[in-house]
Amino acid sequence: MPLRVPRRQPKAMPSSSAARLRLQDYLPYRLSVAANAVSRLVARAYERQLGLKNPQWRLLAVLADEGALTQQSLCGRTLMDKVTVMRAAHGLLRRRLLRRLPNGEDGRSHRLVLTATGRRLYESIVPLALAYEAQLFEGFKRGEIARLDRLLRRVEQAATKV
Amino acid sequence: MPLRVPRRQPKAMPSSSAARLRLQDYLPYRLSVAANAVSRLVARAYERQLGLKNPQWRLLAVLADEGALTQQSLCGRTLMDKVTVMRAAHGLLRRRLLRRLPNGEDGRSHRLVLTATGRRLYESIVPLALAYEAQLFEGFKRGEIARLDRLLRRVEQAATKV
DNA sequence: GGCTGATAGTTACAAATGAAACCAGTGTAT
DNA sequence: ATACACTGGTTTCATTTGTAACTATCAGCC
Repeated sequence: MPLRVPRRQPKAMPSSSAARLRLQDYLPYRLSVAANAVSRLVARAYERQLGLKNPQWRLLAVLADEGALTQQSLCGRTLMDKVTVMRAAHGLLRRRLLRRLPNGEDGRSHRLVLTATGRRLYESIVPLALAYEAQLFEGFKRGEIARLDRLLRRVEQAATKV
Repeated sequence: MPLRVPRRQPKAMPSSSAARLRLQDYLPYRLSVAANAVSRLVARAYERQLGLKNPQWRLLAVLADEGALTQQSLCGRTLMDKVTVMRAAHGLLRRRLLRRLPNGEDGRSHRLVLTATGRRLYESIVPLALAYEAQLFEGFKRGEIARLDRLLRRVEQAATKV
């Protein structure tokens, strides 16, 4: 039975002793780099193939999934700024992928819905999106993907719940 | 023994059937959101407490760890654009946290090194950085952190190696 | 009804970021 | 040596993004 070497820093120091910190192993860094890489890859594809920017794509996805929503609630769903949502919506409106319905309950806001062409466009994207996802996680076991998802949610939680 | 329902899509479709896709479960989205949350949290702290922006902080970390480097090699280490590196370096130079040494081997570039004050500043940050990391991963088991790290690297790999 | 404070959406402005042009200095081949 | 392609670094410009001010509507209260 191998001898257990006592740990220098038993408490909360992931993988470094004293005042040492390697950027390569710093998780906020790793997270940022990975997210950037993925985001660029995917964003490029949408942009080139469909003329959609990331925020626009998010709106489409949520609206396709949940039906008519106000910009406000889109902020909640997509975790984007209201300005970002507004601009994305504007772009989609101009391209007639979206339409505004008056909101009976509140005169300040409108309900945004996909038009028929909007929905068609969206549905043509889905396979592409799934293909990219599949490609990114090629070689991952099912369980690993699920685990990653859960870990990410926990981290996000910890980062926002402060 | 419970009956096994045969799967509709046995191949490469993480959690959706046919043309359905929920943004909430789309991993590129999850990744982006988590990274944003973390990045904002940490960036704010550095900015307020030390007047360092994210790219500057990255340069400091790498230079403290690896000694004198050219901007070019800093690009490689930090995975940032050369323009970004150049601007970050500029800011640090103005604050005298960095110094340029001529590079004997190549007249176009210089070697960047931390000044004494630069190093002191860096060392005063490290505990803060580690504390944030610890806070983000509070409640995580050691193994989970390591796993997250590995998964992130694999995803990044897949995203860039196309 | 007519205040007051909050909220949905918009606009205006500033900061961050990336792509492409640009300017040395390098190195290789002729 | 000179010409040429190339690379490190800088500058310029367009795009993106977020913050703060602004407008219109709403809800509660007198």
